[in-house]
Amino acid sequence: MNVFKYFRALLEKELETLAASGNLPVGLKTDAITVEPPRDAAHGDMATNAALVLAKQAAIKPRDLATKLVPGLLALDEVDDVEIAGPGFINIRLAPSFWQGCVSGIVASGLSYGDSTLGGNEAVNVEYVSANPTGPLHVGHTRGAVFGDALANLLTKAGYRVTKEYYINDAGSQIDTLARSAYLRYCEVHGRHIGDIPEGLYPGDYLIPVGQALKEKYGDRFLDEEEGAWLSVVREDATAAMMSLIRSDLEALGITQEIFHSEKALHASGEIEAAIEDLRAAGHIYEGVLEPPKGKKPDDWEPREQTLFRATDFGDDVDRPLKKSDGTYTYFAADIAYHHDKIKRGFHAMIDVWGADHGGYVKRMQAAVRALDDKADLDVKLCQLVRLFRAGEPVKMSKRAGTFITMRDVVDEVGRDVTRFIMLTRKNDAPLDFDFTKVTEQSRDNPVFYVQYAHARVCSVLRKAQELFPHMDTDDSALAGADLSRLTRDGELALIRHMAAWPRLVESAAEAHEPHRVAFFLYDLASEFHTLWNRGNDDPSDRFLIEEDAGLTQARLALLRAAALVIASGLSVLGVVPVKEMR
RNA sequence: GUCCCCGUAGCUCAGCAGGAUAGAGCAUCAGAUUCCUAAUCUGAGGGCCGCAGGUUCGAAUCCUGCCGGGGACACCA
Repeated sequence: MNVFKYFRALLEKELETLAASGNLPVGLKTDAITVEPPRDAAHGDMATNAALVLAKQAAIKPRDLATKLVPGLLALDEVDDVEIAGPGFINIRLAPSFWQGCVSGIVASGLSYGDSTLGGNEAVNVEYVSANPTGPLHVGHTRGAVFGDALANLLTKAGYRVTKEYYINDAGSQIDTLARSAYLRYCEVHGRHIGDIPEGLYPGDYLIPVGQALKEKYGDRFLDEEEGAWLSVVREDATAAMMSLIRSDLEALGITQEIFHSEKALHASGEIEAAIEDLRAAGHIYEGVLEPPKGKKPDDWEPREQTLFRATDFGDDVDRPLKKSDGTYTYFAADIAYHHDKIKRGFHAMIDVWGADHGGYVKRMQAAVRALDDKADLDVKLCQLVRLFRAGEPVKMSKRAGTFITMRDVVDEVGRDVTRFIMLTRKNDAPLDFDFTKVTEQSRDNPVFYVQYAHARVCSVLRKAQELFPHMDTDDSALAGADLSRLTRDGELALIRHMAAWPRLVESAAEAHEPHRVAFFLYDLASEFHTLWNRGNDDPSDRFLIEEDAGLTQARLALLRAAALVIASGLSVLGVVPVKEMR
């Protein structure tokens, strides 16, 4: 339950009551009303701007309007105190019993705590990674992969029906390059001297096994043959090999996408023509000549009549070509067909996760989606660069020298969970520094550790509790039913308030398509927890396990269990497994 | 030349679809350990939220224009 939504609903009811009794005008617009946690805890547990927002419509001064609302709010069982503050905020202080009840609610819900019905089971398509199948995934892909996957989890938790997809760019000229590179390795495993890999081909060792496999499958059949004899065969096999490499890389990160859609298949099936015909029928296609780009003019610019999509009618800066000079379709045309396909499969909400270097492509794709279906909406999330460091020193990478760092390298060195968490410690559109040394450090500076440590500490206390109280029932149903009125310390209530905000955070992060907020939330929650833990250092009566008071201990264990569940629930959105002890 | 992203403490960054006195971590300084893991915690200093206008009860947040940094700009993918 989102407690803020709950109280907002109660507030609306009160407004209706006041309107019915003639104390307020009827039909006030309440959209702008918010009920949210105040920044300053001194302002109570919840604050609403209702009086400020309604004052003008109701023609009543904000503070006077607030005064009308107070008695009704004060009459609620959950409310302890209400005060009017500043220009007309209403600050609400809730009864401790309300917060205490939250704890048993959390423990009873377990990992599903925070699940929301916000999405109303709406279908959402999340497309991410979609790297060219020409080699293993590198660090840059890792960020997009983790981001997309966490976003999918987040949307699922928020009540959307999510489909995760990968668009295989297997139709372009880079696939020919892949095939030629693999062919070279094929010659090599036949004992031919290939020397240095020529400029323009892929030099990576990962193609050697592909050459080997080609040899095993085809023997020497293609040796000394013209390209025409082997290109399409090798292209097919090499692409398949690369896709299985990529899929196993993704698996190492714990990522599984349901749909892998091939660009090549779009060309073969006639879906591109179909999509373009749809657009043409709607009047969005024409034959025309583009103006040369201002400023930087390409050397080989020549005016040429092309098949163009009227992207400018849908917010783009120029109209976009759908066919190349050789008559084949552009990448954009195929991508239109792909999104056309998504729409036909019933998706109105689509999210694409791209690298920031594709920023220039966003407007045209959104324009195309809008042109295809005015009910469809495409959000594009751009992921900025990952800068690698080791002990503060930048890690030098060179594709030519073959020293680029792959996703596999990162996961092998620091582990899946660390990789995933760290990739979400920045907003997607901000660059991210990834320091191999720092991310495995055990300090507050390292958010993964800090959050995991909090979870491990809870598990440690629960283990200790069983030693100290062998007869105490510490399973979840017992803890949920404990007498929680014993939870009265400030730090305990602060922790509960934080946990109570989890459902709200899930909803707002899901609406904004920003999974990094979950990572920050967990860090703050962990901080709240560690603070409470350390109170016990100053005052033994503040420890969780009080030997002479089993009832109090059980209440505190329920609190800790709730904290661990919220952490685990948040980590599961990030795709990270909570640990029971630190090693 | 056009478009997109960014500009918040010395450094790295949050800031919740406009709210009250702008927050963390690191670094600096001062403290806490007979103890469930001190791998942690407490406190202090540190800010024209790039600049200038606008919108309104109220702006770091929305709009416009500048300045600075990054990225992208017919037919590649």
